[in-house]
Amino acid sequence: MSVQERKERERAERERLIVATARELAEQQGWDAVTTRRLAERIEYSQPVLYSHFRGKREIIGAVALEGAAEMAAVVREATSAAAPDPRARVAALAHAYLDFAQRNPAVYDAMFQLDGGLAFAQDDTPQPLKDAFAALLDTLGEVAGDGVHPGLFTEVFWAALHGLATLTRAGRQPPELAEQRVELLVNRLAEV
Amino acid sequence: MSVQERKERERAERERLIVATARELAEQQGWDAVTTRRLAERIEYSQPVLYSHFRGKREIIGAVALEGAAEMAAVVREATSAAAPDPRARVAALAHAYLDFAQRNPAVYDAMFQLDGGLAFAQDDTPQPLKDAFAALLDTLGEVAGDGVHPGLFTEVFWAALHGLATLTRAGRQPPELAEQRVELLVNRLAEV
DNA sequence: CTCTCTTGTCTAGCGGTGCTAGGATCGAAT
DNA sequence: ATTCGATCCTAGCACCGCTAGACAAGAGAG
Repeated sequence: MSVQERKERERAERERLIVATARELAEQQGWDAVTTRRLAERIEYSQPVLYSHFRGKREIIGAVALEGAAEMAAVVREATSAAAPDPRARVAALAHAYLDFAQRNPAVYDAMFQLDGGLAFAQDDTPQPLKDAFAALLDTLGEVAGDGVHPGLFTEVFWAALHGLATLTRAGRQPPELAEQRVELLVNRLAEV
Repeated sequence: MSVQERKERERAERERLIVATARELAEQQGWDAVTTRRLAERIEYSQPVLYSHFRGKREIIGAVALEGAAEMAAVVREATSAAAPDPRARVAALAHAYLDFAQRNPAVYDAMFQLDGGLAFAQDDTPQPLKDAFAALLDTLGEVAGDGVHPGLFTEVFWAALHGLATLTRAGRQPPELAEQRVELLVNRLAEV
């Protein structure tokens, strides 16, 4: 059975290669440039090979999104734990970590929240990395929801605000110079002691 | 010169038809379904006619976005003026009007803020309708920015939060049931007196 | 009223997209 | 050594945004 195992390993390795290459290409030239042909060429296989791993381009985007969600959760947890134990500082650190991640990995961020990766959100069958990313936000934000406010609901609102800032800034809808002040204002107003 | 005038009128009329049809098609079946072929067929002209009015599909999206911006500005102004003179009620009305517009005109909203319509934002050469839409938000939100907070900056933050709620809810990233409570929380926290 | 000549529109086509059918090849098992 | 199944590639489909060039209709000149 060793032969079969080796094949499965190689297959898994190639799948990782596809996802990593798609991500790399997307970050370099944008998702529009991630065509099945170009992607196939970069991994040095023919197009149909992609379809033996993923149903289609959408699923590849979804795979990148999941990878990104795991990373974002880690980044957020790292930043907030470094700012312990002050809840307010933790929230500020979370906001910065989130926006920083979005800015440094725009293509991944798009895969997660702008594009259709065929993923289920906020449901029972939501993939674990997505649930975990939300949980990472909840851990810190739940502390400052304020009296009588549901932590999950507060997290959703705070997250939405961050998402708005991230997307509008990057799309040139808001001038980037004052980004820092906007974050500060947001944290000051939304976080309750 | 009457002949020329008539031609110009007909041309302008056809341009309106193109924009209206693109918008209609986008609302019915999504922007992906708005192809130059389908659009041409619907207006009962051939494809190249589109390119005698617009540089390309991007400009058509931009035209829909401008139309939407003008409408949104009107809707927001209408809603806030009806809630005068209480500033807090005006803000709540604004938030609801904004989100309502986004939900009822998803394709137009996408044209304005999600897709690339080739428009300049937050710059000197930003088209008037966009500036005016922002001004409509500023008029009401500036009142509740709070002491020492720049009204424009506050408006940007509030807007970003609304934008986040609008997009995340519609894309299924947040459960729609509690949308109302999220808005309420947002208004309560961000608006100062 | 006829003849240009401009103006406007259409047909046809280019290079690209996501995706797939069917044939060739390679390697494991007999 | 030979079979046979898994694996991969070539070739192609229908569609995309966009454009060159043929063609027809109508305004203006004589």
